[in-house]
Amino acid sequence: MDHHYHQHVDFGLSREDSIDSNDRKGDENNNNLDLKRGSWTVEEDFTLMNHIALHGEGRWNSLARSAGLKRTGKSCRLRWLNYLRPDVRRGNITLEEQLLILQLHSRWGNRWSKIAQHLPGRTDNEIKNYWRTRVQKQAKQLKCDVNSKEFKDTLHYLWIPRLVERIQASSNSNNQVNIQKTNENIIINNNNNNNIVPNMNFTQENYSSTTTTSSENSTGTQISDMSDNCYTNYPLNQGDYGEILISPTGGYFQQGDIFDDNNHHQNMSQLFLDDNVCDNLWNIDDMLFLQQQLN
DNA sequence: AAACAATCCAACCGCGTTGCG
DNA sequence: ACGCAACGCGGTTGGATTGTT
Repeated sequence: MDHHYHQHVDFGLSREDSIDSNDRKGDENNNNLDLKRGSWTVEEDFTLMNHIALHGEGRWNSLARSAGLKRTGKSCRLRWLNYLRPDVRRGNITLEEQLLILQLHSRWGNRWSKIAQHLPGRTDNEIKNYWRTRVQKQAKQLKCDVNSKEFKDTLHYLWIPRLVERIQASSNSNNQVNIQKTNENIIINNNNNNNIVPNMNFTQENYSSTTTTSSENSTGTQISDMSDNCYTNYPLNQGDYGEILISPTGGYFQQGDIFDDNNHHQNMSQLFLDDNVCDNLWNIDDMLFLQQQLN
């Protein structure tokens, strides 16, 4: 059984026992004392899925009532969108998805829903959790603020290039992914029909993302609105990311450069020899790779 | 083996936005 | 044009799990 059900407990009043004021106003028929909260049970999931299969989704407050669920509409909506929806994908965020998240976050910031729209099957909640647990953790270990220019530079001149390297290595070994690089673009074509992995086209001017699935009804999306781009737009300049890493051109970063929490320059080679700065985002291969480059 | 700490992530909350009568 | 109900987003919480001492 899925581990999520293991943690089912009756929270009782452990969480603040209040209902969203807006929702309370709009949900006078609910008896708030009867509303359940906390983890969902198998029976509740079944009830919700069955009801949506029969009647469709939407109008969540009345749906919750007519389904006989002692939950807020909000809770039902969240459970459906983040967990029960048939096309939702959870866990095992691929390298390609990591790359896309980093790229889109640098462009849009914490616009989780907007970012999620370009990762088929991924929810904003999962991407947000990924960012907080992996990316912010990395920043913490490097002792810099996740929003600092230093960390953003680290992402774009070290982390992202390494991700691209790993995607390339993967594509060389199993021919699933084809990466084309130009002076302005990185184009990732996923040829594996068994997985839902977005095809990506990173461009300095815009992004496009299309989904390839095993079926023929692939969907396509375009990211073209740059009007709300208030974040640093890192150009994918001067060709190969690997070359940037080995001999940066046009930038002021040297191989292994990073800043400490006092904004003092220090070298990444020291940080990455420190076991404390090892993380699953930087796997063993990454560590060896970096050390090779730094020697 | 036990106690404690760190991490993960599902579920929650508040609030801004949207849609409709 | 207005008010209300519902929706959706981003931030936060806290219990379970995993790691460390």
